[in-house]
Amino acid sequence: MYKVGEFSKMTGLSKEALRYYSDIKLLEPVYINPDNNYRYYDNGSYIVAMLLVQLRRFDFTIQEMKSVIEDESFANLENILREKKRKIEEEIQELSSKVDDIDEFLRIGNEGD
Amino acid sequence: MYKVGEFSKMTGLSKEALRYYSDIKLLEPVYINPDNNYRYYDNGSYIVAMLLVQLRRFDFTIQEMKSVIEDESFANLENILREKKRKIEEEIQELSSKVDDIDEFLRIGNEGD
DNA sequence: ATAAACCGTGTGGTGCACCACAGAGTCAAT
DNA sequence: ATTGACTCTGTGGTGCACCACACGGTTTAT
Repeated sequence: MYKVGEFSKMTGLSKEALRYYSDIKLLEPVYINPDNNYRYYDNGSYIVAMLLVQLRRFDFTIQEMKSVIEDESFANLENILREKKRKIEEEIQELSSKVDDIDEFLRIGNEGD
Repeated sequence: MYKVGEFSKMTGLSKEALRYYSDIKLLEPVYINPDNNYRYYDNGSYIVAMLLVQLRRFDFTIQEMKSVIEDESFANLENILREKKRKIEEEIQELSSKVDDIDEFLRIGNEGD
């Protein structure tokens, strides 16, 4: 059983983030001491936390992470990942056409010289 | 001379955005009636507004737009555009590696089947 | 026993570029 | 003169995912 400080170091998630995740029920401690409200995590929490860290890298929103976590079979995870990938690729397209627009803009500017 | 409503329709910039640009001195009206504080724009304002609309499409921040506008020779515009392009290309790289990571994640997930 | 290190809650703030709204004054057309 | 459309200012809110801080209680090591 790990207290929040230790668990924060293990996972790379800040204490504030952990508290936040606890508040919104994204990653709840396995035990809360009713005397002092200290939060305790275990190795199962650690697995989940590692998954969350990955998903965060994939730009998952909190809502998306919740929908993954709440689905115990993880059946949705693959779908959401594919959808996320599609959106990222769309964004890449968007950025690419911005680059083209900038090139065009620069080209026009230099014609006037 | 155009009042804010008409100018808003001409440029596609909302009235609120125009007011904001006026406040922060990014695009100031050419005349303000001291009796009622009505803001008036002209065709020169329109040219500038069109440039701002473009720059906004290129993800310029307000600060960057200000630095472009304040530089009457527009000597900085080209430099900022090139820098902006570089950042967008970096971002594309970042997104591409995220796509790769997702693919990797999916691949590993499917190995377990 | 004491002090350092830890934990809790509640509240406000962050950044960006505006948007929304209330309340009041003003203009344009009839 | 009236009415509807326009304009002004000031203030608060938006979204996202936390971060920072004050204040107080708790634990751990010496």
